[in-house]
Amino acid sequence: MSKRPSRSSSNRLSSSPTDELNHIPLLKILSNADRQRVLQDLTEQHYTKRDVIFREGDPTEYFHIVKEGTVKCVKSSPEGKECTLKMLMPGDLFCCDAAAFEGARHPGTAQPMGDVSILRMNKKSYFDMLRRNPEAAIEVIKHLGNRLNEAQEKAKVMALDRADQRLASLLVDLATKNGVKDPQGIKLPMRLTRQDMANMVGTTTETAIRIMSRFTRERLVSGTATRLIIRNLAGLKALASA
Amino acid sequence: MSKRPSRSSSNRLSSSPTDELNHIPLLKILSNADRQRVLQDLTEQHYTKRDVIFREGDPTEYFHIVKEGTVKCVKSSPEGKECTLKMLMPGDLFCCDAAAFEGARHPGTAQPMGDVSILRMNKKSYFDMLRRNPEAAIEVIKHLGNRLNEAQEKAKVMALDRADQRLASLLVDLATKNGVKDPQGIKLPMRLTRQDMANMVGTTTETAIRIMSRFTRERLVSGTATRLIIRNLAGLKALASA
DNA sequence: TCAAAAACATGATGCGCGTCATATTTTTTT
DNA sequence: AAAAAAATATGACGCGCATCATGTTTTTGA
Repeated sequence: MSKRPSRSSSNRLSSSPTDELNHIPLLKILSNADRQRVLQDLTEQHYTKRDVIFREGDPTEYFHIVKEGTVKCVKSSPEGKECTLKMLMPGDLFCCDAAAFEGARHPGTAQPMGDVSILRMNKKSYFDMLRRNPEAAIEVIKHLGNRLNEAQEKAKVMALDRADQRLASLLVDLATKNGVKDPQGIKLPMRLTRQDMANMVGTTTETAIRIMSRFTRERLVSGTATRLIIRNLAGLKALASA
Repeated sequence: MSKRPSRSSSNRLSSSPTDELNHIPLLKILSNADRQRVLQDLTEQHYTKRDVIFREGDPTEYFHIVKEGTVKCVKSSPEGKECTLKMLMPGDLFCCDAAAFEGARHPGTAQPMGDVSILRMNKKSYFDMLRRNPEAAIEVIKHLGNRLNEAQEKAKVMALDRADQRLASLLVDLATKNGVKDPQGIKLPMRLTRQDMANMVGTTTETAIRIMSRFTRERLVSGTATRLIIRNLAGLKALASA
């Protein structure tokens, strides 16, 4: 058991938790009857920190939904450098696309940022659901459209901005989309090291540390990985688009 | 008439060209009956070089398909710098996503690289078609999935590679996807200046020129904007992932 | 709780590439 | 065909950030 998931339990979603799943946009749309049917096909998986949900290059077998925790999508280069494309939060879909082709392979690796639970469904069930349910397909189209816009906005930032601006953009994004209120400002709900940030904005760990030190001096942020707080969102926004 | 389309004719697609449209994957899928119906709703638009098909921030009204020519998707920063996200070629769909929301706005500007013709359909007809036709919706999902993968692959390259490697990647991409055979090697079918390339890989015109000069010395490419030829694809590939 | 492993921090040095400047060549427009 | 506008070319200079090195603090896991 060299590098495979060290521990990933699997439970059938037998009984109750129709409610629990109701905050997932894709499932909300379905008719009650169809939702029942879909629940039959969904299974829940649990992963911990050093598991890998799937690896770049693996054949695509499932469609996934994040139920709890944070998952990161990573690509790596031949020389071992890696870049983090996206943090997935509860409710996010992934592999709603690649799985569409026969023999398709995962374009990146999916890795938990801590303990996570994932709902998944095999390709066939997933596409059958979409065929039965055009509104669900349109929901997936919306979701993919959003993801594409995000990716392209990020490409623009990467192309045009300095490292400190890219980092500021990242923090603004995370705070806006995932932040939770805190007496000090806005707290980021996931453990996020400076190396994680570096991988997300295409710079080195050292540079990310230097910039974050500066941000701390300037009272834009405070804290480190386990408790990172955005103290001056407006200031970061100003820097990001300066 | 300051900056609006200087000349864009519009024709109803009345009679024949069912054949002409058959090489567009999305339309190939439809039943004959439904295709007839869709043709009713499609109109053809013509644009020239300095027109703009739509501008960043404009409300989304239509779904588009490139029929002929090349279209570039551009985003620009407050300070006037711009970055080119993607070249769209005949058969490519665009705005198959953003249009999904009420009040959505275009995330970028679409601009012809020369004379182009575009097929378009208003939002409502488009989504009605998808609702009637789940296979078409799945086709759109596949397309968006591909676009997303491309965008993320590009993000990785932007994050990890040097300017010369990014430029090599770009040339490999264009040659592979759109190149046409030529006695000298592979010819790129669109006019592509070094500034265009710079905007696509996030560097300056001067740097793109220097790198292209080097590539020319090294017999990797030859020619300039109006007739650019890839002479050693393998060499470029090697450089791109070095 | 204690040791090992990560994460954070800070300095020195050098290269990649942005910036500005100026000139020539090619393409477009009238 | 001539004039205007773009595109290509090349040099000089300096800043941003990667790299390497070394030390301290925090977190993790047995």
